[in-house]
Amino acid sequence: MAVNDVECCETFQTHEELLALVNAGMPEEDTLYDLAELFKVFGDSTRIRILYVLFEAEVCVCDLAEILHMTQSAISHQLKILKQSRLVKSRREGKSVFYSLADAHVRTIIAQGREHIDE
Amino acid sequence: MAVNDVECCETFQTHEELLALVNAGMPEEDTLYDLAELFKVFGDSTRIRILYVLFEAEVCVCDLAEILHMTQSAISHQLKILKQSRLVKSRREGKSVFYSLADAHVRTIIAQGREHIDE
DNA sequence: TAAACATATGAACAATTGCTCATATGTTTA
DNA sequence: TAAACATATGAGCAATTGTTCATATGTTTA
Repeated sequence: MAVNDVECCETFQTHEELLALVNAGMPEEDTLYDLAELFKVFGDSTRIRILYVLFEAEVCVCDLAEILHMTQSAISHQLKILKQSRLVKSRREGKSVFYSLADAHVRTIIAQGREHIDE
Repeated sequence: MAVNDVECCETFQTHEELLALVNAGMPEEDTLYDLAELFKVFGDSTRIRILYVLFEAEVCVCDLAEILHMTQSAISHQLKILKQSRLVKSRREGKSVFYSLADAHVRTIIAQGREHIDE
């Protein structure tokens, strides 16, 4: 049974028309998954706070932990997630590892989020 | 013991300087929470798919369920979450309820997300 | 008013997630 | 080389989350 043979409220004269529009704009399955995974990373206030610190400077793990009043382990786990999403990058300098923002989208995305909640 | 009396790697000559910068830019606790809550909403591929459908048209619940091959209940639960975040709005017309995008930030945020994962 | 249709919602369950604790890895220094 | 320091990571646990199922609410129509 095709998707457009429907029993439901049948709002559109042509479901085919809507389906064509939707299918044209809908990203691939993989892209949808990646998008959701990306936003999940922003969906935790600890990671948001880490990003806000990195807005100001390149910071090492122990400083991040201290600034945010959290354990080194907790911060390290979250940095791993941020790095896997390519939102931050790291650089080792002696015993310390310094983290910084990986690209400009981070700022834009968070700025848009703030605009939304502030309106 | 003050936050800036630290035992840790002491990268910054003046932790105070960094702390001042961070504190200046860091949003309120409530804002951080709201931001994370907002991005959590984007962090699910079903909700992303719903938003992509609404990019094209105002659509009723049963059509959304059909287009996305999901149950009416599942869609309805997700629409509630999207509505609570003021990402979509609804309008009743007879037995049907039509949903549409609530504001322009939705498009911008998703567009920035796609740019990030495509790069 | 009763039946049919469209949507909303609460409970329950499996799956995911963020933190802690213990410990491993990597680097410097005595 | 051994000890100290900085970071990373795996296991475990409580909390959160997305779906299903059953059912309630709201609207139209026979």
